[in-house]
Amino acid sequence: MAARDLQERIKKLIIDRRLASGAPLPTEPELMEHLGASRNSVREALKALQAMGIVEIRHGFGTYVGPMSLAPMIEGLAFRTVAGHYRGEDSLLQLLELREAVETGLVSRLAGRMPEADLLELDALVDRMDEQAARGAGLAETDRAFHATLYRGLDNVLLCEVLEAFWDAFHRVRTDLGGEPQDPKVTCRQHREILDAVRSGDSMRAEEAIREHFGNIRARLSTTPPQDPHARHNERV
Amino acid sequence: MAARDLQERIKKLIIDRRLASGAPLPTEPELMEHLGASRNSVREALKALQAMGIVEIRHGFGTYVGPMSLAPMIEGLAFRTVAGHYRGEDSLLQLLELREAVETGLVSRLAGRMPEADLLELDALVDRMDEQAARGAGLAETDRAFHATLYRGLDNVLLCEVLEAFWDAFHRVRTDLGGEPQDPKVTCRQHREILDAVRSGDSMRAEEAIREHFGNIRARLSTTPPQDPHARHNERV
DNA sequence: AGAGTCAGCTGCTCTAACCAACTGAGCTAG
DNA sequence: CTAGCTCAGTTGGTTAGAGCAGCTGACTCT
Repeated sequence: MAARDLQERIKKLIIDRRLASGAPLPTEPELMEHLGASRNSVREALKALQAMGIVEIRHGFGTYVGPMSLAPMIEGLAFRTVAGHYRGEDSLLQLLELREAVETGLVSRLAGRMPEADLLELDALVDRMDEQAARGAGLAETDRAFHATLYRGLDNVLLCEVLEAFWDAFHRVRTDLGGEPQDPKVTCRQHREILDAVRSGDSMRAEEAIREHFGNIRARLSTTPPQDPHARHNERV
Repeated sequence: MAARDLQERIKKLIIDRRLASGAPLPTEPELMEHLGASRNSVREALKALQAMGIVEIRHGFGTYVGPMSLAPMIEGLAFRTVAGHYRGEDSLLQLLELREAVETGLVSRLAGRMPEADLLELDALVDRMDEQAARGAGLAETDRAFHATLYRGLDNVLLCEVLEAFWDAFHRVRTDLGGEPQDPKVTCRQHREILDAVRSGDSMRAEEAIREHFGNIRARLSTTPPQDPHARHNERV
């Protein structure tokens, strides 16, 4: 009964003191006294809050208000997807479809409304993709940056974070599961098409470009049947 | 160093044994032996996993694989929003805009493609809203059901869960913050307009209807300045 | 046969001690 | 005098052992 309360009380403490991300929290002994609980209980509450990204604990240094990022959501989504995958569900496909549904809806909203600066940045990213594809390097990070920059035009930080979280979860699960990598050249071409469509202001074409991009990923996905987790080493779940 | 590992190893255990939601996990003593850690460390790991919704702990009964719902995400989003609000940010507005952006994008996709059964269900929900509005009752739950049923037509369970999570987070924060309630009659009319638009298959009109609905909520929001959290009792953060 | 009780599991909380990472003051060598 | 080291003190990390609290199921008494 006390445990759930402790978490709430620590959260309330953060709210009441208007603590911002990175602000120091009381030390464990101080919290023990303030909350009237044993060290053990305080630590369990902090661990739970840490898992939710509300608190950040640094060994030998102190406890701080966390970055409030969506990292825990990524963690949860990724685990849920991996677990479902190994139990024979098409959870990874669902995650991809989630991204597709949301992104196709959003991209039409920003066709023709992107600031020129962002368009130039996207140009540079696609160029880098080209260069990486030519060298045979992976372009995961560039792909992530492309999608992140694209939706920055919607001017909603939270929205961008959510989309990045979806990207992260999907990417992490796919690499964990040893999915077949994309053909870099095709991926490149598709990103350029998305960018061109958005620049031209043609919503329909932008939607179609996004849909084709995801269709490509989806095709690669369906060729990767569930594997035995024991066969893989050093797995991150 | 062991703590992070413990969580990973317990997750791996779930994956490796193909445990589904609700399946029983080893007891604490068993986990202690299996993982070679003390009771305390095992418990801290379990607490963290519980916070992520991966594990469910029932006092005097046992530990089970969690429902893998997005409840932790709601928790995190809600806290992040409340904390931001009290620190003067327009975090609640951002959350609303996130919902608006995603839902406007999605509603156009299902205009004219909804199964008749879902449309009838939505009819019933709007009727119930009317009835509740007439009695002066709150229609939060019905509103939630309306949005949930609406996007069920997209045939992606994960997507629906995400949207419901956004709804829950927003609703919870707004009630915690004591926001001004909507005018039930207006809300009702707007939901009926959304439904009509979707039924008619007119994507543009559906988008516009959703936008107007959110615009209404937004208007109510901006009249509610941040309050002092100490002034409110029994606050759920 | 049915209701109450108790023994046994389970997780929950506390105390007390020690380990490990980091900081900063003070000391030593150059 | 300064650069670097060392060490004491702080913080979180881990372990151990004891007792509390909720739940189940079998056993007993009516």
